[in-house]
Amino acid sequence: MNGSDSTSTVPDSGAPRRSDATRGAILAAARERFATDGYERATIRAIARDANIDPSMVMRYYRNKEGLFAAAVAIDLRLPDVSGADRRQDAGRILVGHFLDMWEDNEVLTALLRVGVTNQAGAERMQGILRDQLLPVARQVCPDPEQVPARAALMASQLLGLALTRYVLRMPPAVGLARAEIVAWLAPTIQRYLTAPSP
Amino acid sequence: MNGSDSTSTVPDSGAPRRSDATRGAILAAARERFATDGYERATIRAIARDANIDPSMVMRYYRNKEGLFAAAVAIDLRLPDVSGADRRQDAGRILVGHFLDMWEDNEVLTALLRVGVTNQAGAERMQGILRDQLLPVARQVCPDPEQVPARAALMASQLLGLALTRYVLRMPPAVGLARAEIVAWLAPTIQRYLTAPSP
DNA sequence: AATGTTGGCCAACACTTGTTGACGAAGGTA
DNA sequence: TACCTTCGTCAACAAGTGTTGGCCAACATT
Repeated sequence: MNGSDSTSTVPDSGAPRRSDATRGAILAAARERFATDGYERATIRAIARDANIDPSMVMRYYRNKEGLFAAAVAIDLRLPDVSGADRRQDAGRILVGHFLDMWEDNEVLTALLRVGVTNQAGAERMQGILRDQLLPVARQVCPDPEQVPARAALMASQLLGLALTRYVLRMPPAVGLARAEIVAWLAPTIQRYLTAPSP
Repeated sequence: MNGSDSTSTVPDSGAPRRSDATRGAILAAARERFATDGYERATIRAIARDANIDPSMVMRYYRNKEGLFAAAVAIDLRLPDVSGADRRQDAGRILVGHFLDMWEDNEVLTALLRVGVTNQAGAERMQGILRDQLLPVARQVCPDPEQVPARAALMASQLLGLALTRYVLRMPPAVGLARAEIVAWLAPTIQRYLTAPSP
């Protein structure tokens, strides 16, 4: 119920304020609500109730609902480096494994996916992640620079598709897959999208 | 603006009523709104305005918002038969092509995906489609019956992931892919998920 | 022509939403 | 002590939501 998250609750910008605890509680509650309910159904009142404060505090600290979402959902995929010659041929396996780790204990990713589907700002945020984080990884291992965007998009389609069916739609057979199975099946796909000659 | 959809607007149940035109207009408007706005933001008032009728008519004909959604989003993927020995090795190519055809001119699929992400009823509907339509196809080409659900789920993850990045999130590199490119890249993936020995 | 049925609109309901401003309590500083 | 900033609550607003029931015109049936 308190802020022992994986993502730091207290931002390191500015001097520490007396209200940092409240600010953190709001962010934590917001992340949870956005993840489970999506943007529209995650009401400020519900978030405030979860954080045990008054709804007006949310407005004071984050201006409005969009500002709250922007503050609550800050994503760094911490994608590993796969530029080494030995790692380049293992990129698929490494990336799929890392992706699963990220998704398993990070409700922020589910929140962003849910919001991205129904909210324009959320969709643009996801486009930014593809551009700023996934694309550089593709550049590390992809031979032809011109094909990098397409290959990164293909990789995103498979990885996000898995997250969608498994963590959001919770389709039973997708939920039932063991981690090792997912890696074994998806790694060759990602590897091919990144490094195989274009078909 | 009228009901020249791929999915029949007038259901073939019961005698033709004088209000069938209105009913159809409501369904068409609902499909469009659900597709572009998702469940929550697609308000009955907006749908009624699009259909040029009073909001109360929607309630009279479809009981409530959930009933309207259930009536508006009825999906038949019309998946082709791939049980023939010659077609079995082309299943990947056939299915990806068919899937793209379906998505390109069918806003109902986008609607269901948008709603499935934020609405429990929508998510269950998608689970039903996987179970009743995708799974049988996997059964046609998959050797081991016990692996059918897992393989169908893998296929769904890649196909839905493409739809997500291309038609919902509209990530630029995914939108920029040509139809032939998508088929060429994704067909081997689907083919492998369906027929390759489990890794 | 009289009747019952259907299609449609209007006005209102109970409720929830995001958002705002006034006001008091707590804490630091002079 | 007095002052000023910060933190928090309370009550309310304006707008929009799904939903309901009453009323009237058009139609069909007898």
